[in-house]
Amino acid sequence: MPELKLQHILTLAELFAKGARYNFIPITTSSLGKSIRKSQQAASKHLVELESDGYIERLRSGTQVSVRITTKGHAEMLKIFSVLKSSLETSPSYVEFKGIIISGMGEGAYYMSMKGYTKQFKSKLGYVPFPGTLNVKLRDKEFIEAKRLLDAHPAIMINGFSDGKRTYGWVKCYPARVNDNVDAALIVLERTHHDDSVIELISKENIKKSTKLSTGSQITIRVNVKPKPSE
Amino acid sequence: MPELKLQHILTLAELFAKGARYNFIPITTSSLGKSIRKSQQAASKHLVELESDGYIERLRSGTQVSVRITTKGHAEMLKIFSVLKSSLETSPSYVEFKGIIISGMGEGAYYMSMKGYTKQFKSKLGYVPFPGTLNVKLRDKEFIEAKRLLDAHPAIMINGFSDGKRTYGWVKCYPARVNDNVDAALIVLERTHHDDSVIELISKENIKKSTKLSTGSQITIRVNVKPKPSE
DNA sequence: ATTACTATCTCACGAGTAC
DNA sequence: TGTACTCGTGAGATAGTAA
Repeated sequence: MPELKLQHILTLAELFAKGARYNFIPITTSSLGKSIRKSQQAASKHLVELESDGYIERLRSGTQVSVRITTKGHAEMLKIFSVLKSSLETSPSYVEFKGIIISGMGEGAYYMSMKGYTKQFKSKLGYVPFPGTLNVKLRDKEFIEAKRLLDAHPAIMINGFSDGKRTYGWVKCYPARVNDNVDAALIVLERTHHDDSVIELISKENIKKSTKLSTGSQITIRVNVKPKPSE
Repeated sequence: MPELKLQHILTLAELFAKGARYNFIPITTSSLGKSIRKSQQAASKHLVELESDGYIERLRSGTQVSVRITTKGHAEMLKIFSVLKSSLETSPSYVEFKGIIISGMGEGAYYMSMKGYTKQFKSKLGYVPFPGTLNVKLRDKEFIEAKRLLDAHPAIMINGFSDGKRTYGWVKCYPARVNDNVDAALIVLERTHHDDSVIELISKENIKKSTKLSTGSQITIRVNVKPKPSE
């Protein structure tokens, strides 16, 4: 744990940015105050405290004051930096769903087996899914919430089509992994007959068979998301 | 500039470390309090504030509370991270000396030209220095202070020797660059006849000639130091 | 112009506690 | 067990000002 006071982080960072690591850099407390968006008095206090804590050294030449960061100050910044770095890096980049299988593989087979869909599955997913979809009832609110997150992330888009009699809606596919074992795709249908608490999966394989699971079994689905969501 | 309150940084980092970026992670305020070395009440308040500022989302399932970091929260952490990163990276890794030339190249020539030294210069520096040393009177206290910094950094060591009559002290060499132009070495002598405010330089070339400077001229010397001083 | 003291204010924190 | 309120304390900020 860093012992550097949190309030001093930006001040020290500013001194680093000004090049004060190995050389004494002349600085005024009012300019420093502006940089850290605090008052001149606050900047002055920060310097006094940073010095008495051994994070910086100060040198006065008449009216001029120069500041240099000590090895201890540098080490402390690196410590905080690495704490943040590892927090951000450790962060897994997938959305997880947990629930129970609520249906056999038969339902949805009709729609998903239509040529208008299968042609696109073949070219965009690389395979024609096993006939039918696997429906999973999500266990908790948090997993229902997680579905919203997917909207913000890129999906493989299967376009809707018409066969002359009626139209069929689009299907969004999110490549996923079932029980850390079987590759599949979580699908979001433009027109679904399920409520929010159910997700549907397709796969090249028969998921129930591959995972040796049956209706009522606990199941975990992971959908990878981009590690860089914005910036 | 980050708008996230500094006090919340470690709390958010802890949530990241717990994997709360894309999934709701169950957490108690008392365990969170321990992690950030604050009280349960403080942790609770942090969560309330982080939520109302839009950095996290919370979900209650009865007694259980789960937390997820929002895109805004992630972006804010990345912002702070990059501020620290660039401060640390921008930091130049050299020690700078400024002063004026106070002597010709003749002095010191006798000692530095002795075979006991020149042989080592040749093998350890790669050249036999131009006869004599260039003496520079440092302009300010800060540069005299900077000499102390060098002690903590690795030098090329030229060992002392004896010619039977007397002994000659060691010489520490720090590769340096004069006026961003001429390669040289700042030397620290075991036995010097100069006071603290003077540094001595040797070079393959005649520095005054190469830099077209003379006694009284302003001169800048840079000595590179390792970018990673500790950890 | 500086730095940094004193006084004052705000708000972050922890204690106690309701739910 | 939990969370999160109120309240008292003190750290950290600013304003005013001395040197």
